[in-house]
Amino acid sequence: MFAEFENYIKAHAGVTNDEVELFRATAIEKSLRRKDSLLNQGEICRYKIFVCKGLLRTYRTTENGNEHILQFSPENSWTTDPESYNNLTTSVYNIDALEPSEVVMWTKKDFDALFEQLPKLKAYSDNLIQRNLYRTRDRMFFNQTSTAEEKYDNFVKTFPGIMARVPLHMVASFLGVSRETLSRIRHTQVRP
Amino acid sequence: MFAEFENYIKAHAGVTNDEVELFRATAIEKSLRRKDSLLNQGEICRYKIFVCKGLLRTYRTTENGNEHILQFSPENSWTTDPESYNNLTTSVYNIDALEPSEVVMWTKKDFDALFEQLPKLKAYSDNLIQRNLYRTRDRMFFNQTSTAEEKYDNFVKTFPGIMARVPLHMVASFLGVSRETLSRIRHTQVRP
DNA sequence: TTAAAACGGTGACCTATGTCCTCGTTTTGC
DNA sequence: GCAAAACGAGGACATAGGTCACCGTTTTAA
Repeated sequence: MFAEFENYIKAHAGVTNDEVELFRATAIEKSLRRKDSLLNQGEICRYKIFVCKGLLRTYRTTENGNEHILQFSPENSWTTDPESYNNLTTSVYNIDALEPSEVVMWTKKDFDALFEQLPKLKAYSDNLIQRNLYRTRDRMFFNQTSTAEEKYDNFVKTFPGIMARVPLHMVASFLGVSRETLSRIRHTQVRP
Repeated sequence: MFAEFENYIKAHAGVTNDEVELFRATAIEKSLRRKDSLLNQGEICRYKIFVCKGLLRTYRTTENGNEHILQFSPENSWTTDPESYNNLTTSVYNIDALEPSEVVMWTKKDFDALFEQLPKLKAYSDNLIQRNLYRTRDRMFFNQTSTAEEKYDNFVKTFPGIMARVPLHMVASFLGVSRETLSRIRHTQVRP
């Protein structure tokens, strides 16, 4: 499963064959079954996680036990709780697998060492974080100014394919609308 | 007005007296009257802005002309449109002054040069960006899971003092609630 | 100093969306 | 292969919060 990561990091961060070995040296590979968890609220998020295959989700629960999904992480994407990971604080998030998945992950100590050795990796990472911030802001604006239907349409456009891979109520949870509303919207659209 | 910045940067990023001069060399100081603008949508955001005094806001308009405030920037805080600033793309945001204000600002070219010369500045900046991301995520979660009243209470707690400095409809716009709803909430609370 | 604009409050009404429930179908895990 | 769980659809109903309209007060700018 390291192979997928290798392709990714060479293509995106300009890492050479030799340099890939540095990643391999400290990588932890892990296979997950559906519902297997990588992080539970209250724990410290010890790893930076790259998804080689499958699909993870990050969610958070309200006091009354409602789950809200903040992020889907399909193959070729990263996930972690940056706050917990960076500061070794306990996390309020949960990360688990929605499909059988394969991940590669590193501890902060090991990944920081990679940053030291590979400045271009640090630059690439900074870039990802920045982009993440833009998108999160955008999403917030969109959430505040759109109807449930616009949110749904936008989701389908922005994350093509995810819709087909996860149950409806999870998309609802991601968008912050009720399952029922989403179900109705979708059926109104069958024949517009 | 550079004095306020000097205090701030020494205290927060561990910059020495000598190093402060590097900042001064390329800083652009500017006084703003109420309603003066630093960025209009469609323009490129050329500056990283530090607010020495006063209060700025960042807002965005929907297609039907509705204004949504994304951020208040009081004294001792930074603002810019990072996306536009970093990539020289046109911005969808507007930044203007809600009070007579004083700012110090740098072009990307000049500020990047500071990063080169002062690694600790880069580290501090990375930190701010990370924190910004945590908080934006948090705010999004909160927005999705809270009632208008909870949003208002949270705002008052999170941004003490801002409430007293801006008109009600701007807080409403920040929270994504109508002015009327906020007005009612607030009056219900006079005698709880 | 004064006219115009901005602001906050409030009533009346409307509607998008949430909540609760039931039912048939599909998926899953043993 | 089968029992149990998860899922999607849809009806009935409730409601938070939006929209519109009006008014008196305060602030602003010329």
